[in-house]
Amino acid sequence: MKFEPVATVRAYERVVQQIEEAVFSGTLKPGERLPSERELMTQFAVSRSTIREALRVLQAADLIRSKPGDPRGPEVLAASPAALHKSMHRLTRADHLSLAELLQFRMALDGSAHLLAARLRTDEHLAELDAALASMREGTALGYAEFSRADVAFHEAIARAAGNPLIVVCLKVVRGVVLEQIKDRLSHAGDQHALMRTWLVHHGEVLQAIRDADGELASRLARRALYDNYAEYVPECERALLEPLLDV
Amino acid sequence: MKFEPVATVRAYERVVQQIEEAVFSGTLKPGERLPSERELMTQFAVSRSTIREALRVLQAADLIRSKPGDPRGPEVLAASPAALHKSMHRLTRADHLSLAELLQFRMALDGSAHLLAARLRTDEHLAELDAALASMREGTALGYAEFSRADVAFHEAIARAAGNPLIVVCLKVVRGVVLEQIKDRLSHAGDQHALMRTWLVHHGEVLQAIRDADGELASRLARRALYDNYAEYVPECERALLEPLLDV
DNA sequence: GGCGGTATGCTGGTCGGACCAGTAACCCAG
DNA sequence: CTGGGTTACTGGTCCGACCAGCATACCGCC
Repeated sequence: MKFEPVATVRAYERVVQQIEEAVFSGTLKPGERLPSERELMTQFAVSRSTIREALRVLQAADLIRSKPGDPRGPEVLAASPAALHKSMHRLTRADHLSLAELLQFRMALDGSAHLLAARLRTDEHLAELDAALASMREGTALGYAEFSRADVAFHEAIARAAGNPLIVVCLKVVRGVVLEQIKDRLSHAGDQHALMRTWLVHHGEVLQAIRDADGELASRLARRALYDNYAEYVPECERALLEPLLDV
Repeated sequence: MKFEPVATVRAYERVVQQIEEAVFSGTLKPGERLPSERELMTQFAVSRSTIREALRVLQAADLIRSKPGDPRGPEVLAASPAALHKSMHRLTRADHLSLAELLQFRMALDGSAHLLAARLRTDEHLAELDAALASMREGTALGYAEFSRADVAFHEAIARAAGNPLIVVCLKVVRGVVLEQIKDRLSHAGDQHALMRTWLVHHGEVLQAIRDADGELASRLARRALYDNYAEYVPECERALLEPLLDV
């Protein structure tokens, strides 16, 4: 004879579970609408507060979205990495990671991304990368903000060419956190024009390596560029964390 | 003259942001307690419903935990990858993340982890790895569950030796998600004893490479092992995603 | 004086009702 | 047939209430 441990589960959690299950099983497709809160409260036989807490949780998980005044009710959203992005962002901020650790992670993952991109890229990917590089070239004249936006687009295009949404999300998040950490020190960076030119040259080389399907070269260039650009912000004693990733 | 777009932000969201910020900035440390809901509602000057919705969101993000009846108030939790695991799990269920992509990510990151571990490992790390390998050897007799636990410990020790908590967390989460996806197909896997022996030999080789500080060998062995063990569960058309990571 | 059980004041969980600003669909006048 | 106003209903917020559970402090018993 064995007894099961009793789990006291909150009312709102059971509401979450049922709606969650309906979304995952496909009973509720993206774009469809949930009944209104007042309708849900009769279906689930709980109060509106309970329903609302459940909807808040689902909303925080990016499963639904509700707009005040919309008579059609809360909308079921398509699965997106937005929730992944959020929890990853929280984790990196809460863990008090050092800049060296963040860069180490970026070098490791970005290196692999370039390698994969060079091997797996299609003509569409190459076109996308060409376009991104072109808009970076234009951005040089339009100022650093515009240039930086195009730069991000280039990096994301590479991660996408690698064919892995997980890599895209992770790199995007970590890049954001790195920029947050050094943005106050970044602005004084001497000659922005020279900087932009340097990056432009580097990105051109990377793109050529990817076009040639030379994954190892693209990977090495990418890691080297990350190191060259950010190592100055890393305390010397921590640079040892990064160097093993250079000479591969 | 330029106007800013007005963002109508919900009251509960601002509560979330403030508490979140306090946790991230370290003002609120793990283990500490938040004021009670009734206290918070006077501090934020909003109603209890609003406070409760905010707390629900924070709870869903694994930042706090509240127990009914506890006079000390909601507890601030240590950063944990639980939320990350949850959202990744959701993405795989929604079919936005295939097994091939998960494995690709693991191969990329685990490869780098082994490389770093070989270069950066201290004697303590080696001792820890020796211990983990020993307990795997014992686990062989105790059945698959015990063996598997020791195996996980070995992998985590390597990620730790690489010196990057972000790598540790990401690999842990992805490993968990992968196991969830194939666990139903895993149990029929023929001769478990032979399987365990194979793994044991492989882990021994990896450990030796790390001891010899041969990062490239350790990395190659790790990626190869992942591929050999899991590729059978990946549809053939998707295996092309993994192969570029083998021959580096 | 020591100790166990109880009383108390708090906690979070849930409920019901109320009001408001906003939306989308409907209807009617042009 | 179109355009603008009406209306019914939405989600967001507030309030007040009750319950069960937890810690602590108190109190009466031994």
